[in-house]
Amino acid sequence: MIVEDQHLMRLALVHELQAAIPACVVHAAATIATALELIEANQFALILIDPGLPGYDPRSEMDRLKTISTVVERTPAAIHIVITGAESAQEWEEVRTIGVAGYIAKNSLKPGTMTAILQSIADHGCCVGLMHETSMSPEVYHAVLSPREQELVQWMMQRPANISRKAIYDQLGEHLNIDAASAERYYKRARAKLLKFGQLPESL
Amino acid sequence: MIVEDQHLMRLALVHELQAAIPACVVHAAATIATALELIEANQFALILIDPGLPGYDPRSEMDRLKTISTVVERTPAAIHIVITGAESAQEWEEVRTIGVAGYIAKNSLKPGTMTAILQSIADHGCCVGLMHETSMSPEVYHAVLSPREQELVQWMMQRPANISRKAIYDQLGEHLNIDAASAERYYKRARAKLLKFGQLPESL
DNA sequence: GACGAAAGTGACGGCGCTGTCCCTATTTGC
DNA sequence: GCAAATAGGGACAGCGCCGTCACTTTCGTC
Repeated sequence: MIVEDQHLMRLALVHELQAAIPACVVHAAATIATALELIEANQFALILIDPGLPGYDPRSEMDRLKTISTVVERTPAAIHIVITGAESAQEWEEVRTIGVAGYIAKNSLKPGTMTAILQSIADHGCCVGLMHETSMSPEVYHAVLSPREQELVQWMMQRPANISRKAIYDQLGEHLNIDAASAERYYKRARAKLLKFGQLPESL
Repeated sequence: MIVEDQHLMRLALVHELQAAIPACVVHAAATIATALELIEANQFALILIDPGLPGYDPRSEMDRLKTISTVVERTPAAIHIVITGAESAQEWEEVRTIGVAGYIAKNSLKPGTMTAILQSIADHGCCVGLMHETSMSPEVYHAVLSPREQELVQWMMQRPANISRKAIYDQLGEHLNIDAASAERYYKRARAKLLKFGQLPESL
């Protein structure tokens, strides 16, 4: 079950969870009230919860903890992971004592990370992901490109000047489990598309 | 350009924007520093910005406004929309005076809403979306279903007892621009899949 | 008993994304 | 100059999703 008030984030969490756990059933609630309804009707194995729900003051540590403990108390059989936009090491210590297994900052939650989180909980019993201040490089998204093409372009734009494109193709081939030649083909198709639509960045 | 620190939300916003504006190019930044880099290198027509960035205190109204005004001042040609997780009517009044056209709560931002937001700004010059306390009904997502099938199941589960399924098929056909008969087949295929995987909810 | 609503099954063409294979110019570097 | 890297194009099969069409059976109700 996922308890998260922001529609888009809830959707994203559903997808992350489905990507991490094949053939699973995910229930989602936007409010505590809805979550409690679901808890009474179902047995959940895993619960993601964001303590910043409407109706409660997200600045109040008490409200946040109450939200979490309310859910945790009623689902003793489930594994609980807190997904928060305003994380603090202290809060993690507190929720840990009431039985929460994971504490993840929304900041540090990237696409595909869910698998690692669940694995970590399975191995060590808990998982913490506080904020990464990694000063991300800028991202560019072109609507005319398919996801694969988009990914190829992203990689290629980050290529240091002294590395040959061929080397990138090899890296990508290994990373995506495809032929380096196919990676080359993708990049070329992507480039052709961008050229066609006049969206070609200078960094080519 | 999108300025948003949470990876998943940033991704979701990119998709929303691409869905609303065909064949567009979207740049995304996770920090103010990255955003300012992008501003110096590009001319943007539309900027979505979340004031709750790392390095600033999201509780401090001053930090939030500074984040916004920093970006707005340097991009006078762009339309600015604030996307915030902690909205307040007062903050909207303040950012409005410095030239922000839209103020949308993450709470009220649903998949597909971006088109309406942009349309509203085009028509009236501004758009406000504060929190909807609509006490959403619970959602269920089955990984084995395709998006269409998922949607059909969702609709069917919300069916009041006194409405025939046939009526739902008609509604759906109209809503999705497909044959009511096709909607029927989708539902049946979805049901067959759930049955096969033992994931059939009682509400069938 | 007849009729319609609902359930269950099978099949088809179209489309886009993916991954592969092949062929040809042009440029770059040694 | 020659070889490797780069740029550009065309074609193909596989797969999943989408939308459509057709057929059978069961159930409830009038």
